[in-house]
Amino acid sequence: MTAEPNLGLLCFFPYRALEGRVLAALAEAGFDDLTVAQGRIAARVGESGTRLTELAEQAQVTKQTAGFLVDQLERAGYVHRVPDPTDGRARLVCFGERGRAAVAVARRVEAEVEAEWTAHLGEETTRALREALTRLREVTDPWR
Amino acid sequence: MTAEPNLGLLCFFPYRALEGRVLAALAEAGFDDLTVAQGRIAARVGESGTRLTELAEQAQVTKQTAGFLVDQLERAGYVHRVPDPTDGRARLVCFGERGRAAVAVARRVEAEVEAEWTAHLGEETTRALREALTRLREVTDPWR
DNA sequence: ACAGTATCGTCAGAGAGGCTGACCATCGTC
DNA sequence: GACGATGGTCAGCCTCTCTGACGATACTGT
Repeated sequence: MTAEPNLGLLCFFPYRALEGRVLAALAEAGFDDLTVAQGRIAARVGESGTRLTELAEQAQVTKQTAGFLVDQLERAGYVHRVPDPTDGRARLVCFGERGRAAVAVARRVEAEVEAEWTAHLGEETTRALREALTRLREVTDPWR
Repeated sequence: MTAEPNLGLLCFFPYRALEGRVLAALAEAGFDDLTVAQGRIAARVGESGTRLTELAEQAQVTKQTAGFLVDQLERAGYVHRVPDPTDGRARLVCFGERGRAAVAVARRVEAEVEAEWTAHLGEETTRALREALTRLREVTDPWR
């Protein structure tokens, strides 16, 4: 462990750093009731709404857990559920006003952090990093 | 979210994939009582022993949580605590027989996965990826 | 030497996150 | 229309993680 870290662990540091920065910024912006787990679910809600099952699969938790977290997000006013017009069983989790506002903050911080990283690594290296990670996703992300 | 993922999220996929693979392999090799949280602590135990506080800081949990997890690792026979000869307050968490065996399995799987990734990306890209991530660590890892 | 402070670790209590199993409603298909 | 598959919920349980308080040892300055 103290030797040279493997690629997976090396990937972990930036991820954790970004997540921490985003969550801290959200808290500072008044969205201080968001937890890490809620954020991981919320981050996967699409503009046109997303099914609970899909959220669960992408976040790699059971649908029960996802439902539990969406309940909280709903109670806190970030999202709401609407019936899926194409499937009577399903409901779509959609962002509300507050959710959209939080997403805007998150997006801004993500861009900030990425700019810092680019400043540290240089334009070209960052581009290559993104390219490599995107290709690596093909074999590490079961979701597309 | 469904647009182009940010660098942090792109980093997440390989990390999660590796962690899952290692944990699955450990379970298959008979170390099926290891949990993710325990693994994250154990992964930070050095050959010559590591203090609880240090484990907690690196894993970014409180020392109470780290202590809780080390208790379990100790009960399961992976690690044991020895007094720190240089500090009467401290104790060092060290690997035992079983812990070392599990580490060996983990190392093997890490190498396997990295080989797969290298096969997918190519030697040169992988080398550049590691280089970029290592430099990125300088600004994203509070621990060296 | 000793008073004060910092650090290492533990105990106790509480809450959040996550799982398995069981279940109902609806969809899609034969 | 019967039946397996899918979307989601309810209930119960366990693990993880935190805050707060505390004892013990180390370090620092006078």
